[in-house]
Amino acid sequence: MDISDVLDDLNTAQREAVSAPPGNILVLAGAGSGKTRVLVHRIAWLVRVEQISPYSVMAVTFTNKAAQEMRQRTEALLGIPTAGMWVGTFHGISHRLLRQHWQEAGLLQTFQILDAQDQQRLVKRILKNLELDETRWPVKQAVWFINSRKEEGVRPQHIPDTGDLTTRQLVRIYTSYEEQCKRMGVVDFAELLLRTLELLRDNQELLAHYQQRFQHLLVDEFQDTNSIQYALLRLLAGKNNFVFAVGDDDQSIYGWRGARIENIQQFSDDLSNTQLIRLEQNYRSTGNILKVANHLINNNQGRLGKALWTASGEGTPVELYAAYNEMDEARFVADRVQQWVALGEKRSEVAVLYRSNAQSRIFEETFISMQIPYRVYGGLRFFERAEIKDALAYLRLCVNHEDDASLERIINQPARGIGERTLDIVRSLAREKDISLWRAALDCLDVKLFSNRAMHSVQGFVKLITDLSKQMHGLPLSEQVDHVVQASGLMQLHVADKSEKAQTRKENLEELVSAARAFEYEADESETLSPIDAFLSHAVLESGEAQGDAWEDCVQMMTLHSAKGLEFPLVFLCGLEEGLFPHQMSMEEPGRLEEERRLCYVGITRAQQNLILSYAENRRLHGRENYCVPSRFISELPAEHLQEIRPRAMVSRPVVVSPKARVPGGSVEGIRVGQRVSHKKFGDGVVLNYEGQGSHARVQVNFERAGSKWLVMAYANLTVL
DNA sequence: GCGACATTGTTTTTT
DNA sequence: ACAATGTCGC
Repeated sequence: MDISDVLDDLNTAQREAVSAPPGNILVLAGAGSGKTRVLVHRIAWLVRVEQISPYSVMAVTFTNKAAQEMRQRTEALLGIPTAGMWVGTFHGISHRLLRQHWQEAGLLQTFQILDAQDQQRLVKRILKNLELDETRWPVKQAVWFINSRKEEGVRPQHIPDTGDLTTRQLVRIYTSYEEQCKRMGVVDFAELLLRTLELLRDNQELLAHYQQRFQHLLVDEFQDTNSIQYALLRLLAGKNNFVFAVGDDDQSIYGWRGARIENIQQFSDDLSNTQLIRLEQNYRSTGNILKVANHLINNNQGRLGKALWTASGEGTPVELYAAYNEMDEARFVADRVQQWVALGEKRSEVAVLYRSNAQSRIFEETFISMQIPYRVYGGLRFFERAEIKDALAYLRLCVNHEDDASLERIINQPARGIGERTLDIVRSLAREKDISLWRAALDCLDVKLFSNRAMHSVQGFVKLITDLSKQMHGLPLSEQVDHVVQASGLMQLHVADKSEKAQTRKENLEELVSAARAFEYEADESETLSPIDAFLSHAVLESGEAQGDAWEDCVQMMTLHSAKGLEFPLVFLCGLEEGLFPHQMSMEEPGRLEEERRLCYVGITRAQQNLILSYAENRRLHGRENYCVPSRFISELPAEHLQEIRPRAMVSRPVVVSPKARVPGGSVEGIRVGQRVSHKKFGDGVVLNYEGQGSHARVQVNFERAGSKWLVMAYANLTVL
């Protein structure tokens, strides 16, 4: 048999991983070492050489995008369709299992999925119901509590009552949340995984069936798995199946949302006959870039250890620019982008990376003014837009009247005269009788609990939903969506409004209908689920790209997190300042600081040919001018591989006041930007800027308590600290 | 019930 | 600074 295309073009380590005899294998794949390639070729090896049926293979990733890529590349390599193969995200695969075994899992056949937004709204509602003060019980904290318990596999009844009042209260919230979800027939993201784990754990027959079916489990980005995902994997693996996990402990950047880097370290303890293979040859970056990356990541403790190397040359040195402020930083980047383009290179080969989204703004402004096309990644996805969520809420309510979350969302959208007052009457009846809002609304109408006006409005709403539900019956999916969008008045609402935003919303609603039509087209005949239920789940589970395929030749702008997995010939890594990167919130704990360092490592290793680092000495943040200290990560880089770029002469460098400027009574000698000074009234601060000479000299000081102020040197009477 | 002001918090993001 | 909530008055 010809297996040349399965093993050709692989290096020794890659080949070793791909052709390893069936067993539990952990591949430590450094950045740019051909991780996805190894996974795809491994599947091909199993099918072609080991003669494993594609139906016995399950491949799991974290994002839909990665799953799609794996599917495509596998198909291309194997030359057979992979439709019967289980390739997907942990959530997607769990969803599929729950749909198939909804009864055993204790769900409604038509259960729907709650996204993060909906979940937060629901918890908020519950806090109100329980009459808890939102300042003492912040919604976010309650959501975090619920999600992290679920990620640990802990149900409310598992939490012991230690008498701690805070815990007791949170458990109350968690319990109520679960009841509501059950009544409404919805599950959140964490629930998809936990419910699947429980389903298989508590159902020996089912477990045996799937253990028999999936002999090979392949996992991508293994360092990002959380406890439940890892448990699910081990459960499916059982004693007889094989796990092939690919990951990189140095690229674990999602600890804050439950990813457990420990899973990598535990792999060999938890599974039998494990083999560890390292992929250290990097095919992406130049030698200089790799040296800088290796040097930085060496500052982390407890790594599994890995040193990337490349067979290609040193390349150009990594550069470091010390900007005067964030405007200067952005202008510098824009200038260099134009130089790059002037050399005949593409803008789309350039990435501007930053720690937090707020930083994109100044770059956007600068790029606009210099007419450089750009594209910002991240932000609201298609199915998360308000108008889309409104339309989906109508559909969900029509399909399932018990869906309170959806009812709350659209009962007065578009406005039909049902306000808080009216809604409160419905809510209290629902709570009292423990029924859904929909039924409560019907009951309220029956016993005439509303004022005349409200009565009329609610009747109108009830009729609208009842009619829509009836009319939808038997229509093809896209027509159902179209009809609901029209008849609900949502479309009219935006058509009537001539503003640009409303026009976009209108177009988005039209796009939703197109999406439904496309979905209809590829709908699986074997699905037992109705098209509309399938479409609604699809919308939540695959919320789509944030920005459409506006693929001109654009500079790519994104956070470091969203850059993972991508590569660019020219990379700018910006805002390397203490407090910003590493972020203030992560500087205290050593563990979190190490994650920031890994994030920096991820950023550096995105670069193929050129890497330019930058920081600003001053930065306006939350409306405050701040004097910034360069990031500790800069000092952790090898100086001999860094080339500092001298700022232009115009930009303020530390100013030393000449002896002439000395003012009686004020000790001004040595005042320069960044100098700490003290003022009688304003207290301590840092010099931000300086202008003028002699008695006209003015100095800008950022006081810790009083904020930023311009002071005349002659009167300020500053003391140098 | 709706629009106008005030208050608040501000890392990262997928599913 | 600024956006996204929440509160208040009509």
